[in-house]
Amino acid sequence: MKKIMIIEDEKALRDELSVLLKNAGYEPIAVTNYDNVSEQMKNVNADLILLDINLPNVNGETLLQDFRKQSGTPVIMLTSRITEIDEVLSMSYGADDYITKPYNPTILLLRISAVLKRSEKVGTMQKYNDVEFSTVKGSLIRNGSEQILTKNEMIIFQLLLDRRGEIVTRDDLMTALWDNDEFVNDNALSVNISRLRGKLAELRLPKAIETRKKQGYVLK
Amino acid sequence: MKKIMIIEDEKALRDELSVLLKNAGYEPIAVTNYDNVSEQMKNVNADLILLDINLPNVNGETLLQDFRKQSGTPVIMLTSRITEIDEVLSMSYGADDYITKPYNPTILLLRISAVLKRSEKVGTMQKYNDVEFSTVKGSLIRNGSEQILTKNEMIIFQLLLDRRGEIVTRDDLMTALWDNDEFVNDNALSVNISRLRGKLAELRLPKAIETRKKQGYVLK
DNA sequence: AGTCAAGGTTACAAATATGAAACTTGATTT
DNA sequence: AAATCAAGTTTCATATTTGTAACCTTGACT
Repeated sequence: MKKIMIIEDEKALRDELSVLLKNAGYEPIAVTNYDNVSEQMKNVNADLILLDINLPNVNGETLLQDFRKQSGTPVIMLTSRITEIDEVLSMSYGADDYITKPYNPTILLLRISAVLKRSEKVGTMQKYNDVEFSTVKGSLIRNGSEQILTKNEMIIFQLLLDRRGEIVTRDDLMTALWDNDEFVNDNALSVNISRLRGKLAELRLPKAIETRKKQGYVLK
Repeated sequence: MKKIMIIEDEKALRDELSVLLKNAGYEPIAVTNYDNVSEQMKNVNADLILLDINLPNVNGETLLQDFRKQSGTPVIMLTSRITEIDEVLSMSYGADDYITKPYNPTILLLRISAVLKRSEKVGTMQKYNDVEFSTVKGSLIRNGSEQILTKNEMIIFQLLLDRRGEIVTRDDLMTALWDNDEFVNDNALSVNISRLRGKLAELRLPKAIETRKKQGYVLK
């Protein structure tokens, strides 16, 4: 269940948001004490933060910018006027989205789900079912066991993951792997696919990459 | 100048959008023939596409899903009713955002700039000033020249980039690079920093990583 | 100037990644 | 059934990556 932190001083709105989010299947966490908002933002470890831009005695800009130095958790700004949005963007607070009050509940929920969906694949950690794919560490992790991928294997897995469930042609993979000018044996791709499959098999996913003869490969 | 493709059958709206975008500093490209929209979307190579969900004789869902197989270019859906938005998302067309008609010009421009900004850092491509950092390809690119980074160099650069401008301790870097249990010579970090610096110097950024003695390193 | 600490650099050996080649498998065509 | 084709696998030589060890540089403090 995704935790969503609500930082909004107007009680009526705060409660309304809490109910709306709870009904939508989220776990709302409403902040009521603004003395140490900054600390709470860092400690709660929420999946998303709804932050009112106008809080009593708190500078929203400084707050978010400060928070951004420590965390990439997505933040949706709650703003009162359209003109305020201009400020948000021009000051490049680091907000991921913004919503103007009074907001339509449907729109709010849609924006939340859009931002959450986006944040899942941002950064260097991606997910393939219960497998973590870290392009920086260059590894796949499942149930604590880790398989180190080589550069080629990463390029292949990334492309297959980007188009998960779809057929990716051998040509597309070749293009992603090698520059057009450098000639490589067409079989080199088979070799690299084979090696990647071997590592997936070690993670008990021997059938993750399916061959579609004459068409390409599919990451199931 | 960013190219924005407009796919909207209502002429008045189309023209209005063109003018608005041109005034905002974009290069609008309006489509008027819908027989081969799909081809045009692929060929124009736009930075962003505004796509009306209801086109005559064209199924917006199929169109976008088909396009998504070939391109990651951001698409903003233009929808008439709020109920339509539900469809857009629930069918997971692959749209990056949506706007309901009639739309407020300010909001439209803000959404466009937000999506464009987002698309720049989406996926595995990150930016350090004018340097592209691709963790999948494992390289830094600047002015067309590319430096391939090794796994260790990527881990170091990623951590420094995440905390850009801040001091990152040698300990933090060591933790990111090696498991606690495996013993590595403390000097190995110096060696790896040195190698990374060498590659940055090749990109004419010899001073990118600054040493703070007794404290750590800073990516300027 | 001399010493020391904190990093930087270079050279090298061991480990790892990679493409090519040869061979295997399994499906489709003739 | 034989031939053909697409793709998988194994083995090998070459290239790259990596940690260590030895040595170098810089700047602070005597």
